[in-house]
Amino acid sequence: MLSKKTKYALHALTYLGKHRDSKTVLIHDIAEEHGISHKFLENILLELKKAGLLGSKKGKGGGYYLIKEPKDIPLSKVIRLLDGPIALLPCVSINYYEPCAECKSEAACGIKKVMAEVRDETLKILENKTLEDILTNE
Amino acid sequence: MLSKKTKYALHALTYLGKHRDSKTVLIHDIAEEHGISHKFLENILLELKKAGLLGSKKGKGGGYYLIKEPKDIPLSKVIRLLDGPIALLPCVSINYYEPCAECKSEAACGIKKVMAEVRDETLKILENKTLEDILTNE
DNA sequence: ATAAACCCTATTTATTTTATAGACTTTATT
DNA sequence: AATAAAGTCTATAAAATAAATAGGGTTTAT
Repeated sequence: MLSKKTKYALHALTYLGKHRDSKTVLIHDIAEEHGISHKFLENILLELKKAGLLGSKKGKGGGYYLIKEPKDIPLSKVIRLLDGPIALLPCVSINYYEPCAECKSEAACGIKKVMAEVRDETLKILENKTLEDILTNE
Repeated sequence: MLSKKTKYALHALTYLGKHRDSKTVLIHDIAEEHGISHKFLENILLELKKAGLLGSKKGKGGGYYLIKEPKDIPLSKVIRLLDGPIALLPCVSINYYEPCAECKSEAACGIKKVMAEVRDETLKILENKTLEDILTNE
Protein backbone atom coordinates (compact mmCIF):
# COMPACT_ATOMS: atom_id res chain seq x y z
CA MET A 1 0.00 0.00 0.00
CA LEU A 2 1.04 3.54 -0.65
CA SER A 3 1.81 5.82 2.27
CA LYS A 4 -0.44 8.78 2.90
CA LYS A 5 2.37 10.97 1.68
CA THR A 6 2.25 9.41 -1.75
CA LYS A 7 -1.51 9.39 -1.80
CA TYR A 8 -1.65 13.05 -0.90
CA ALA A 9 1.00 13.80 -3.50
CA LEU A 10 -1.19 12.20 -6.13
CA HIS A 11 -4.17 14.25 -5.02
CA ALA A 12 -2.09 17.40 -5.12
CA LEU A 13 -0.71 16.63 -8.56
CA THR A 14 -4.20 15.90 -9.79
CA TYR A 15 -5.44 19.18 -8.38
CA LEU A 16 -2.56 21.06 -9.97
CA GLY A 17 -3.16 19.26 -13.23
CA LYS A 18 -6.77 20.38 -13.22
CA HIS A 19 -5.78 23.97 -12.58
CA ARG A 20 -3.08 24.44 -15.15
CA ASP A 21 -4.90 27.48 -16.44
CA SER A 22 -4.25 29.32 -13.15
CA LYS A 23 -0.75 30.67 -12.76
CA THR A 24 -0.39 29.27 -9.27
CA VAL A 25 -2.34 27.25 -6.73
CA LEU A 26 -2.16 27.68 -2.96
CA ILE A 27 -1.15 24.83 -0.66
CA HIS A 28 -4.08 25.97 1.40
CA ASP A 29 -6.57 25.32 -1.38
CA ILE A 30 -5.34 21.81 -2.05
CA ALA A 31 -5.25 21.00 1.65
CA GLU A 32 -8.75 22.29 2.15
CA GLU A 33 -10.16 20.51 -0.89
CA HIS A 34 -9.03 17.16 0.47
CA GLY A 35 -9.07 17.83 4.21
CA ILE A 36 -5.34 17.28 4.48
CA SER A 37 -3.13 18.98 7.07
CA HIS A 38 -1.68 22.12 5.49
CA LYS A 39 1.72 21.62 7.06
CA PHE A 40 2.00 18.00 6.07
CA LEU A 41 1.11 18.83 2.51
CA GLU A 42 3.65 21.62 2.53
CA ASN A 43 6.46 19.12 3.06
CA ILE A 44 5.14 16.94 0.30
CA LEU A 45 4.88 19.74 -2.24
CA LEU A 46 8.37 20.82 -1.37
CA GLU A 47 9.65 17.34 -2.20
CA LEU A 48 7.78 17.34 -5.47
CA LYS A 49 9.33 20.68 -6.26
CA LYS A 50 12.85 19.51 -5.44
CA ALA A 51 12.28 16.55 -7.71
CA GLY A 52 11.50 18.89 -10.55
CA LEU A 53 7.81 18.12 -10.92
CA LEU A 54 6.54 21.41 -9.58
CA GLY A 55 7.53 25.04 -9.74
CA SER A 56 6.65 27.65 -7.19
CA LYS A 57 6.42 31.33 -6.68
CA LYS A 58 7.14 32.83 -3.28
CA GLY A 59 5.50 35.73 -1.57
CA LYS A 60 2.08 37.23 -1.85
CA GLY A 61 0.23 35.92 -4.86
CA GLY A 62 2.57 32.95 -5.01
CA GLY A 63 1.86 29.25 -5.01
CA TYR A 64 2.67 26.05 -6.87
CA TYR A 65 2.23 24.97 -10.45
CA LEU A 66 2.92 21.91 -12.55
CA ILE A 67 6.18 22.18 -14.38
CA LYS A 68 5.90 18.97 -16.38
CA GLU A 69 3.36 17.59 -18.74
CA PRO A 70 1.00 15.17 -16.98
CA LYS A 71 1.96 12.50 -19.52
CA ASP A 72 5.56 12.85 -18.35
CA ILE A 73 4.77 12.11 -14.73
CA PRO A 74 4.53 8.34 -14.32
CA LEU A 75 3.26 6.78 -11.11
CA SER A 76 6.65 5.11 -10.71
CA LYS A 77 8.28 8.51 -10.29
CA VAL A 78 5.89 9.73 -7.61
CA ILE A 79 6.00 6.47 -5.69
CA ARG A 80 9.77 6.26 -5.70
CA LEU A 81 10.06 9.81 -4.58
CA LEU A 82 7.82 9.57 -1.55
CA ASP A 83 7.59 5.88 -0.73
CA GLY A 84 10.90 4.54 -1.95
CA PRO A 85 11.48 1.27 -3.75
CA ILE A 86 9.07 -0.30 -6.21
CA ALA A 87 10.68 -3.70 -5.83
CA LEU A 88 9.19 -6.02 -3.23
CA LEU A 89 12.57 -6.89 -1.74
CA PRO A 90 15.58 -4.65 -1.08
CA CYS A 91 17.95 -7.13 -2.75
CA VAL A 92 16.16 -6.56 -6.01
CA SER A 93 15.64 -2.83 -5.89
CA ILE A 94 17.16 -0.74 -8.67
CA ASN A 95 17.29 2.56 -6.81
CA TYR A 96 17.42 1.42 -3.20
CA TYR A 97 19.40 -1.82 -3.29
CA GLU A 98 20.37 -3.50 -0.02
CA PRO A 99 21.34 -7.10 0.60
CA CYS A 100 18.96 -9.29 2.62
CA ALA A 101 20.51 -10.41 5.89
CA GLU A 102 18.89 -13.83 5.86
CA CYS A 103 20.04 -14.69 2.36
CA LYS A 104 23.16 -16.82 2.11
CA SER A 105 23.80 -16.51 -1.59
CA GLU A 106 22.03 -13.93 -3.69
CA ALA A 107 23.17 -15.65 -6.84
CA ALA A 108 21.44 -18.87 -5.84
CA CYS A 109 18.29 -17.34 -4.35
CA GLY A 110 15.14 -18.36 -6.15
CA ILE A 111 13.14 -15.75 -4.30
CA LYS A 112 15.41 -13.04 -5.61
CA LYS A 113 15.16 -14.30 -9.16
CA VAL A 114 11.38 -14.37 -9.11
CA MET A 115 11.16 -11.01 -7.37
CA ALA A 116 13.37 -9.46 -10.02
CA GLU A 117 10.86 -10.61 -12.62
CA VAL A 118 7.99 -9.26 -10.58
CA ARG A 119 9.81 -5.95 -10.30
CA ASP A 120 10.33 -5.70 -14.04
CA GLU A 121 6.71 -6.40 -14.78
CA THR A 122 5.45 -4.07 -12.07
CA LEU A 123 7.69 -1.34 -13.34
CA LYS A 124 6.20 -1.64 -16.80
CA ILE A 125 2.80 -0.94 -15.31
CA LEU A 126 3.83 1.96 -13.13
CA GLU A 127 5.94 3.63 -15.78
CA ASN A 128 3.11 3.34 -18.21
CA LYS A 129 0.44 4.95 -16.05
CA THR A 130 0.83 8.69 -15.72
CA LEU A 131 -0.85 11.70 -14.22
CA GLU A 132 -2.52 12.12 -17.59
CA ASP A 133 -4.39 8.85 -17.07
CA ILE A 134 -5.62 10.09 -13.74
CA LEU A 135 -6.73 13.40 -15.21
CA THR A 136 -8.66 11.85 -18.07
CA ASN A 137 -10.58 9.81 -15.50
CA GLU A 138 -11.55 12.74 -13.32
CA MET B 1 8.18 -3.54 -0.05
CA LEU B 2 7.29 -6.79 1.62
CA SER B 3 7.44 -7.00 5.40
CA LYS B 4 9.99 -9.30 6.97
CA LYS B 5 7.13 -11.57 7.91
CA THR B 6 6.28 -12.17 4.29
CA LYS B 7 9.90 -12.47 3.31
CA TYR B 8 10.53 -15.04 6.03
CA ALA B 9 7.38 -16.88 5.02
CA LEU B 10 8.73 -17.19 1.51
CA HIS B 11 12.04 -18.50 2.80
CA ALA B 12 10.22 -21.00 4.98
CA LEU B 13 7.99 -22.17 2.15
CA THR B 14 11.01 -22.52 -0.09
CA TYR B 15 12.79 -24.55 2.56
CA LEU B 16 9.77 -26.77 3.05
CA GLY B 17 9.41 -27.13 -0.69
CA LYS B 18 12.97 -28.31 -0.95
CA HIS B 19 12.43 -30.87 1.79
CA ARG B 20 9.22 -32.48 0.69
CA ASP B 21 10.91 -35.85 0.92
CA SER B 22 11.20 -35.50 4.72
CA LYS B 23 8.03 -36.13 6.64
CA THR B 24 8.45 -33.00 8.73
CA VAL B 25 10.80 -30.08 9.13
CA LEU B 26 11.58 -28.34 12.41
CA ILE B 27 10.97 -24.61 12.90
CA HIS B 28 14.38 -24.64 14.44
CA ASP B 29 16.06 -25.86 11.27
CA ILE B 30 14.45 -23.22 9.08
CA ALA B 31 15.22 -20.49 11.58
CA GLU B 32 18.81 -21.56 11.83
CA GLU B 33 19.30 -21.89 8.10
CA HIS B 34 18.30 -18.27 7.58
CA GLY B 35 19.31 -16.76 10.91
CA ILE B 36 15.73 -15.86 11.75
CA SER B 37 14.35 -15.64 15.30
CA HIS B 38 12.81 -18.98 16.15
CA LYS B 39 9.86 -17.46 17.96
CA PHE B 40 9.08 -14.97 15.23
CA LEU B 41 9.13 -17.68 12.62
CA GLU B 42 6.88 -19.78 14.83
CA ASN B 43 4.09 -17.21 14.52
CA ILE B 44 4.53 -17.04 10.80
CA LEU B 45 4.37 -20.80 10.29
CA LEU B 46 1.27 -20.93 12.42
CA GLU B 47 -0.40 -18.42 10.14
CA LEU B 48 0.60 -20.37 7.10
CA LYS B 49 -0.85 -23.45 8.69
CA LYS B 50 -4.13 -21.74 9.54
CA ALA B 51 -4.35 -20.60 5.96
CA GLY B 52 -4.11 -24.19 4.82
CA LEU B 53 -0.70 -24.05 3.20
CA LEU B 54 1.09 -26.12 5.79
CA GLY B 55 0.37 -29.15 7.92
CA SER B 56 2.02 -29.93 11.21
CA LYS B 57 2.64 -32.72 13.63
CA LYS B 58 2.89 -32.01 17.31
CA GLY B 59 5.11 -33.59 19.92
CA LYS B 60 8.45 -35.26 19.69
CA GLY B 61 9.41 -35.99 16.12
CA GLY B 62 6.91 -33.45 14.93
CA GLY B 63 7.31 -30.44 12.66
CA TYR B 64 5.84 -28.78 9.59
CA TYR B 65 5.31 -29.90 6.02
CA LEU B 66 3.91 -28.48 2.81
CA ILE B 67 0.33 -29.47 2.30
CA LYS B 68 -0.13 -27.90 -1.14
CA GLU B 69 1.63 -28.28 -4.43
CA PRO B 70 4.17 -25.48 -4.95
CA LYS B 71 2.43 -24.58 -8.19
CA ASP B 72 -0.76 -23.95 -6.19
CA ILE B 73 0.85 -21.38 -3.92
CA PRO B 74 0.91 -18.06 -5.74
CA LEU B 75 2.80 -15.08 -4.36
CA SER B 76 -0.49 -13.20 -4.13
CA LYS B 77 -1.71 -15.67 -1.51
CA VAL B 78 1.34 -15.39 0.71
CA ILE B 79 1.48 -11.62 0.46
CA ARG B 80 -2.18 -11.15 1.25
CA LEU B 81 -1.92 -13.45 4.20
CA LEU B 82 0.96 -11.76 5.92
CA ASP B 83 1.11 -8.26 4.48
CA GLY B 84 -2.47 -7.57 3.59
CA PRO B 85 -3.72 -5.81 0.50
CA ILE B 86 -2.11 -6.04 -2.91
CA ALA B 87 -3.84 -2.88 -4.09
CA LEU B 88 -1.92 0.36 -3.65
CA LEU B 89 -4.89 2.14 -2.10
CA PRO B 90 -7.48 0.89 0.39
CA CYS B 91 -10.37 2.21 -1.72
CA VAL B 92 -9.39 -0.20 -4.46
CA SER B 93 -8.57 -3.27 -2.42
CA ILE B 94 -10.56 -6.42 -3.12
CA ASN B 95 -9.99 -8.12 0.22
CA TYR B 96 -9.32 -5.17 2.50
CA TYR B 97 -11.50 -2.40 1.14
CA GLU B 98 -11.75 0.87 3.06
CA PRO B 99 -12.80 4.27 1.80
CA CYS B 100 -10.18 7.03 1.63
CA ALA B 101 -10.97 9.88 4.00
CA GLU B 102 -9.67 12.58 1.70
CA CYS B 103 -11.70 11.44 -1.30
CA LYS B 104 -14.94 13.31 -1.90
CA SER B 105 -16.45 11.06 -4.52
CA GLU B 106 -15.07 7.61 -5.20
CA ALA B 107 -17.07 7.39 -8.39
CA ALA B 108 -15.39 10.48 -9.79
CA CYS B 109 -11.88 9.80 -8.53
CA GLY B 110 -9.35 9.42 -11.31
CA ILE B 111 -6.76 8.13 -8.89
CA LYS B 112 -9.07 5.32 -7.88
CA LYS B 113 -9.80 4.38 -11.47
CA VAL B 114 -6.14 4.20 -12.39
CA MET B 115 -5.24 2.36 -9.22
CA ALA B 116 -7.90 -0.24 -9.92
CA GLU B 117 -6.20 -0.90 -13.25
CA VAL B 118 -2.81 -1.10 -11.58
CA ARG B 119 -4.26 -3.57 -9.09
CA ASP B 120 -5.66 -5.79 -11.81
CA GLU B 121 -2.40 -5.90 -13.69
CA THR B 122 -0.34 -6.42 -10.55
CA LEU B 123 -2.61 -9.23 -9.51
CA LYS B 124 -2.04 -10.98 -12.81
CA ILE B 125 1.67 -11.02 -12.07
CA LEU B 126 1.41 -12.15 -8.49
CA GLU B 127 -1.15 -14.84 -9.17
CA ASN B 128 0.97 -16.16 -11.96
CA LYS B 129 4.20 -16.51 -9.99
CA THR B 130 4.17 -19.42 -7.56
CA LEU B 131 6.38 -21.20 -5.12
CA GLU B 132 7.19 -23.54 -7.96
CA ASP B 133 8.89 -20.69 -9.83
CA ILE B 134 10.99 -19.98 -6.79
CA LEU B 135 11.94 -23.62 -6.40
CA THR B 136 13.00 -24.07 -10.01
CA ASN B 137 15.33 -21.10 -9.56
CA GLU B 138 17.02 -22.39 -6.44
C1' DA C 1 5.85 48.56 6.08
C1' DT C 2 2.97 44.81 6.03
C1' DA C 3 0.85 40.69 5.10
C1' DA C 4 0.78 36.71 2.29
C1' DA C 5 2.93 32.80 0.82
C1' DC C 6 6.53 29.43 0.21
C1' DC C 7 11.12 27.42 2.57
C1' DC C 8 13.49 24.67 5.85
C1' DT C 9 14.66 21.90 9.86
C1' DA C 10 13.55 19.83 13.99
C1' DT C 11 10.61 17.59 17.08
C1' DT C 12 6.67 15.08 18.73
C1' DT C 13 3.08 11.73 18.37
C1' DA C 14 0.92 7.74 16.55
C1' DT C 15 1.05 3.52 14.31
C1' DT C 16 2.95 -0.56 12.69
C1' DT C 17 6.35 -3.97 12.59
C1' DT C 18 9.45 -6.92 14.76
C1' DA C 19 10.72 -9.55 18.46
C1' DT C 20 10.27 -11.83 22.91
C1' DA C 21 8.12 -14.31 26.78
C1' DG C 22 5.95 -17.85 28.92
C1' DA C 23 2.54 -21.08 29.90
C1' DC C 24 -0.06 -24.94 27.52
C1' DT C 25 -0.82 -29.21 24.77
C1' DT C 26 0.51 -33.14 22.25
C1' DT C 27 3.32 -37.19 21.33
C1' DA C 28 7.44 -40.46 20.97
C1' DT C 29 10.42 -42.76 23.77
C1' DT C 30 12.32 -44.98 27.76
C1' DA D 1 4.34 -43.25 34.14
C1' DA D 2 7.89 -39.92 33.42
C1' DT D 3 10.37 -37.12 30.45
C1' DA D 4 11.70 -34.35 26.83
C1' DA D 5 10.70 -32.61 22.35
C1' DA D 6 7.93 -30.06 19.55
C1' DG D 7 3.99 -27.33 18.03
C1' DT D 8 -0.02 -23.87 19.97
C1' DC D 9 -1.61 -19.71 21.71
C1' DT D 10 -1.92 -15.11 23.69
C1' DA D 11 0.09 -11.23 25.46
C1' DT D 12 3.51 -7.81 25.84
C1' DA D 13 7.73 -5.10 24.88
C1' DA D 14 10.95 -2.89 21.86
C1' DA D 15 12.18 -0.79 17.64
C1' DA D 16 11.30 1.36 13.53
C1' DT D 17 8.61 4.08 10.52
C1' DA D 18 4.99 7.18 9.22
C1' DA D 19 2.25 11.09 10.19
C1' DA D 20 1.67 15.31 12.05
C1' DT D 21 3.03 19.62 14.21
C1' DA D 22 5.82 23.64 15.30
C1' DG D 23 8.03 27.73 14.43
C1' DG D 24 11.19 30.77 12.60
C1' DG D 25 13.09 32.30 7.89
C1' DT D 26 12.76 34.31 3.25
C1' DT D 27 10.56 36.38 -0.63
C1' DT D 28 7.40 39.46 -2.91
C1' DA D 29 3.03 42.16 -4.12
C1' DT D 30 0.71 45.92 -2.51
